[in-house]
Amino acid sequence: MVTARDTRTADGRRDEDDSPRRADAERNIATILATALDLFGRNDNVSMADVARAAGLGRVTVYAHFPSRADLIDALVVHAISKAEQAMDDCLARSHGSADRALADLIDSTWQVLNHYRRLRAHATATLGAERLSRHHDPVRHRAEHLVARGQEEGVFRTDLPIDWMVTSLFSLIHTAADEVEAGKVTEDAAPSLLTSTLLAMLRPQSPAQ
Amino acid sequence: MVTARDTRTADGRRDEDDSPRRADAERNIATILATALDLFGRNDNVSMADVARAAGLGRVTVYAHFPSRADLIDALVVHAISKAEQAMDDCLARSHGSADRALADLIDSTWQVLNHYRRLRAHATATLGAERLSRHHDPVRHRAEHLVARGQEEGVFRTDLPIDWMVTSLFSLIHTAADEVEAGKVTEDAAPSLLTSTLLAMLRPQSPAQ
DNA sequence: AATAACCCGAACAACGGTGTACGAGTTTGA
DNA sequence: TCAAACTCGTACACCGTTGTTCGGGTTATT
Repeated sequence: MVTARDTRTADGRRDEDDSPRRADAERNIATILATALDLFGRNDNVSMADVARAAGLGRVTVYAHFPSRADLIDALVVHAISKAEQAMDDCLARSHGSADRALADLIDSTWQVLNHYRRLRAHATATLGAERLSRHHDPVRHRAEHLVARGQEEGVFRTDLPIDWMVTSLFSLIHTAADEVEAGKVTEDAAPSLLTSTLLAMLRPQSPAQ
Repeated sequence: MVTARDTRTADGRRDEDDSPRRADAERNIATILATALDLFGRNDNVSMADVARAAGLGRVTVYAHFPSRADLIDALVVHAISKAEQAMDDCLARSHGSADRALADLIDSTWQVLNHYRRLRAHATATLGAERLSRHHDPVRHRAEHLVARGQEEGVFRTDLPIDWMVTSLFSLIHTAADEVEAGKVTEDAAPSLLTSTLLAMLRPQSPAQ
């Protein structure tokens, strides 16, 4: 639960990055993170030894930087979330027009990123708690919720469903599409249009003849 | 991979149920199955010891009936699938009218059953292969595919998406709803109507103004 | 009542994963 | 160049899970 380099000052306050790491250590941490994200994203049952081997490092070295498995997972989640966050912000910044167009753009440009976050989620919920994970998860959700709310105000999204449920369904289907691509049932190219036409149909205001 | 009671005749042919089990054994097998289905449906990281304890039986007794963990999972999958199959058939038999009404009925009456199948899926894919699982999974899918195809012919479901994807999305959202109920974000009562209004919007023919 | 089927607890071996300790080598940064 | 930082392999202890064995007790079936 504690990072290797985090030490305590006299008054017990936590220092984050006081003594700078050596260059090779920094590099190794990056490779560990990248390798682990890749492994956890593909396989289940990934051990610390697997990560070390795949990263071309010794197992002890991994433990030197991430004292426990939970620490590694936590760092991984933080890393993945920030990447997703950034991808969403980039997209929203250059998004123009109504919310449904923006949503289509968002799906197009971020659904692969969210993909990696998918399997990691299972490991994270297992190792960390579900609550702690969702707290990490929040910023990404908020962006989507905001976009959906904007769409409702613009009248391009339906208002007869709770926003929570709409956003949850949104992410759920994106994850599902990623699974289908991995299973070879949907091609990587076909997925975005499949997703947008499914999701927009789901979120559009419904005709009164229910 | 082999059931406790399955023996081989002289010519090596497999006998399924030749010597009938004693009544208490039959009863215990049933409780093991029910308990395990419940445990695997709720928690992750379920061990054979957990199953035995929850069933009020000795660990060895469990192994007496299911020689390996994989055997138990397999039996569990078969059991769950057959229950889902039966629930769907019951519903489809008394279903009247158009396919979209039938689908709404189907969701109403089977989404809790499919719920149990949800987390079990993760364990099953981990223990068994993904292919073997999907072979077990097929009959349930086929029923849904057939219903969707009927809806397309009747003109109440859209035809611009592959049936595979529509059915996959269907199950995906049902599983998602079950997760939300478990997380306490959606009440058990609200879920069915939430699901039907989401899913029907997703499957309905889309207005040409895309 | 007698036999076979069954359940049980305890104990054991094997395995894999986690986390720690040590000593020796290598790389960096000043 | 030199000390500190870092890496490495090996080895060890610990834990939980799986699967098996054995002997004695309990229950169903005829």
